[in-house]
Amino acid sequence: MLTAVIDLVAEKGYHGVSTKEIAAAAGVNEVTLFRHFGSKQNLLESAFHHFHYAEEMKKLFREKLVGELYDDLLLISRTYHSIMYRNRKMLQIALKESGIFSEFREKANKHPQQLKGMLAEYFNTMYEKGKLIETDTELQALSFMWMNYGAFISNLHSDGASFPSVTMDAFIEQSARTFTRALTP
Amino acid sequence: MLTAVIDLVAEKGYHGVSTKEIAAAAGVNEVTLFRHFGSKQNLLESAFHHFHYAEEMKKLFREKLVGELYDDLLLISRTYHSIMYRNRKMLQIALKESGIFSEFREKANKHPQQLKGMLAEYFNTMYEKGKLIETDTELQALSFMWMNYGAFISNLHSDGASFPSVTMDAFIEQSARTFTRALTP
DNA sequence: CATGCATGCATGTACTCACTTGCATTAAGG
DNA sequence: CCTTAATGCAAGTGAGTACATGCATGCATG
Repeated sequence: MLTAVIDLVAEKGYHGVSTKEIAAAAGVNEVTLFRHFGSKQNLLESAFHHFHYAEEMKKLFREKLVGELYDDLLLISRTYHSIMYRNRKMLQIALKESGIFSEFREKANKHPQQLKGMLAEYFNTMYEKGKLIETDTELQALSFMWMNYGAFISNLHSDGASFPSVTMDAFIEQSARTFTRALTP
Repeated sequence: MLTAVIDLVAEKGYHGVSTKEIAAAAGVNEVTLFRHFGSKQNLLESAFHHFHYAEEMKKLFREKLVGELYDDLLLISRTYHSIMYRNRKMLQIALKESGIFSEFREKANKHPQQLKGMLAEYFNTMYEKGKLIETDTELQALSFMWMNYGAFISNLHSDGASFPSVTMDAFIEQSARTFTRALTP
């Protein structure tokens, strides 16, 4: 039921899908859905809270970085896209229903804010090691994040049909090279 | 009526707003809305077709660029964000209802594809002038576009409350500097 | 075997939705 | 002045919505 409501709401929107549809997609009767969750809104919120997307990134910044700009940016970018893709349905819902459930928007905002913070801090330590030019690390972190965010959103719709000639992996490598060349002293 | 339906659908989604609400917001009776457009869907499509967002960019690439990477990227970026902001309601609708009206998604996809093409071509001529390193210009164009796209989408929701410390203008200048340093021989 | 619990099914309720119809009012143009 | 067209208002249509209720069925545990 939880995966059914996530799938359907991500595709058609909260008001675009009925409880009957959700129950049918989950293979249960509509009434058991209400016996479990009480209301349609509660069902969606329950499903939304059963997911998470943050811990893996924190661990990466704590343990996996090697101090080489290109390698680290590549790893961060790859991890970012794999996490975002795994949670793409959730993010689609947060995008579509942010005007209706402000709760979703807040949760979806925390993640990039944390990532920006960790990335800026990483840039700061790299600067202290003499491996980064003097620059506004917060802005550079945001730029790198937004570049990957834009790529992700763009590939979310129509399953990559918008730019068929370009593979995501080639973009990730190229963009890591670009930022490395721009930020290396 | 056209602006009313755009505003409301952008905020609450197509199924989240009723024809009665739209008519009330437009200051007319619900029935005159049906006499003009016949159906709710036709009303939204009519409103959507009364807008455009492409010509200004084409003109910029034809006439305004000076051949200096930083100045040109800055101008492109600023123009991009002003166009996107002016049409943000339309883009929100295309984002939210892409699963329902495939027509909207197609129209919203044409614009970035054209922009990518023009930007890649600009990079090519800059390379021939010896003002750009040897690189995959298509990928670089995509990266620059996606960076600005991600920034735009991020500021679309909650009216900039997600990253209050950073102004859009500072980001634009910094990102243009970053790409200039990365791509200058 | 008996009890309890989860589920399916049919039906019902109160409401909203997109959309229609008939009629009265207004205002502009020949 | 009279016609025509656009609009408002009241009422209604049929479908679909979230959600509730009563009852029968199965299934596991005591």
